[in-house]
Amino acid sequence: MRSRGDRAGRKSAATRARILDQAARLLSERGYAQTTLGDIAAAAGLKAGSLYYHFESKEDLVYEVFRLGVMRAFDHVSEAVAMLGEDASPSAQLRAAIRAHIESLHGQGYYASAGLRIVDQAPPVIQHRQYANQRRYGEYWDLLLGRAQAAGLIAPGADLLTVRLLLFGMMNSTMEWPKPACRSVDQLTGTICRLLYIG
Amino acid sequence: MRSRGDRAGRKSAATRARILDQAARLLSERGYAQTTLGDIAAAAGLKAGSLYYHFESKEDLVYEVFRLGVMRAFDHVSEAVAMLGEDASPSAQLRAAIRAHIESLHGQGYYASAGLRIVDQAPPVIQHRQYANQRRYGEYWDLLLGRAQAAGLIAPGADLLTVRLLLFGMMNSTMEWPKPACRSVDQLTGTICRLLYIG
DNA sequence: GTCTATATAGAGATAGAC
DNA sequence: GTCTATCTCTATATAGAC
Repeated sequence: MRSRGDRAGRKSAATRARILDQAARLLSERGYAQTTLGDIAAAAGLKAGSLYYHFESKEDLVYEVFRLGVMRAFDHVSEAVAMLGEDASPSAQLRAAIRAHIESLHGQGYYASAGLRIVDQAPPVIQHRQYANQRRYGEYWDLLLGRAQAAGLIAPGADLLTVRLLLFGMMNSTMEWPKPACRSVDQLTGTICRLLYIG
Repeated sequence: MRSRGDRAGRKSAATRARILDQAARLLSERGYAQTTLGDIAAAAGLKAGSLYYHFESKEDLVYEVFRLGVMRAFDHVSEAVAMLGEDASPSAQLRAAIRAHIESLHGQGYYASAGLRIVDQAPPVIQHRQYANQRRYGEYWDLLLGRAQAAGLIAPGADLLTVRLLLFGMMNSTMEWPKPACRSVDQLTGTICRLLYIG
């Protein structure tokens, strides 16, 4: 017996997931404005009108992709850091976080790429809701960066909020590079850490 | 006496410049899709239809903003570096270039910000034409980075194309930061150079 | 050179059949 | 749950008056 408003039938859930997957991919590849509901529906094997059974509006759908994007990146990064164990060095933790963040961007079914990179293309309403989600993720990074600075890996005078945003700008931009500049996650992680003298 | 197709009357040139200025500002502030020709025209004190006397299409107008954006950044940066004199150290040159690039983004009537940052929001046709313009600017940076690497400022093994794109991603992202994170050009330059151990 | 008016197209959203 | 058909709105672009 289903409660009122229960849409969690197996088929519905699977279709919803398929829609989100395709939306994440298209948003990441083409940007917000150039991804139409028709495109998303077609990629998911549906017609445009059918999306409205699963989502109230385009904004609603896109926001869900964005939200899942940060969540997945957060999970992936914090798990990678936790796996090092409690007594890992700040530099090992930071390196692991950088690698995991880049992995999230380049893998993970495009969610992280959409939710971290193209947020500024979306209508302001979505942006602000998403910024709240990103904030928690940012605070986690601030912890890592604080430890790194205390350990002397980052110049003592450096403003950590600025450092964090610069680091994000650097990592997130890797998704927008032209093909000739494509590098593996390993190579990107290595170059970033070398550039910052981490590890 | 005017040659055929001559549109260079004083009034026409001034209006065209006003349109471009406002377009650069709006594009930089709102992004490509959310900047309509109506918005641009209104900001320039015109009606939408009037833009077509000066430009063939929206793409045409936007491309001109993009093109001018890289050009101005290039001019500003290369001039700043040249002002240091021929025998300036690689680290002084790199620092001057970083500062000037950031100045171009945050000042310069928004052109550089539009032409460097929101290119990926525009239709593919414009993007590819703009990438060609950006390439020359990139080659100039590769010279600076090559000297810096030769001088030991950048790890010997680091891939310079990657380094350049990371640096650009970092600098360009400063335009997208939320208000609480706003920093002066001096502060941004300082933090970046400290992070990279330059100077 | 700029205006008004309008043609045209595309996208989000809704209604009702199945 | 999904489809077809349609409504509505908005934006680019054009035509012709002034």
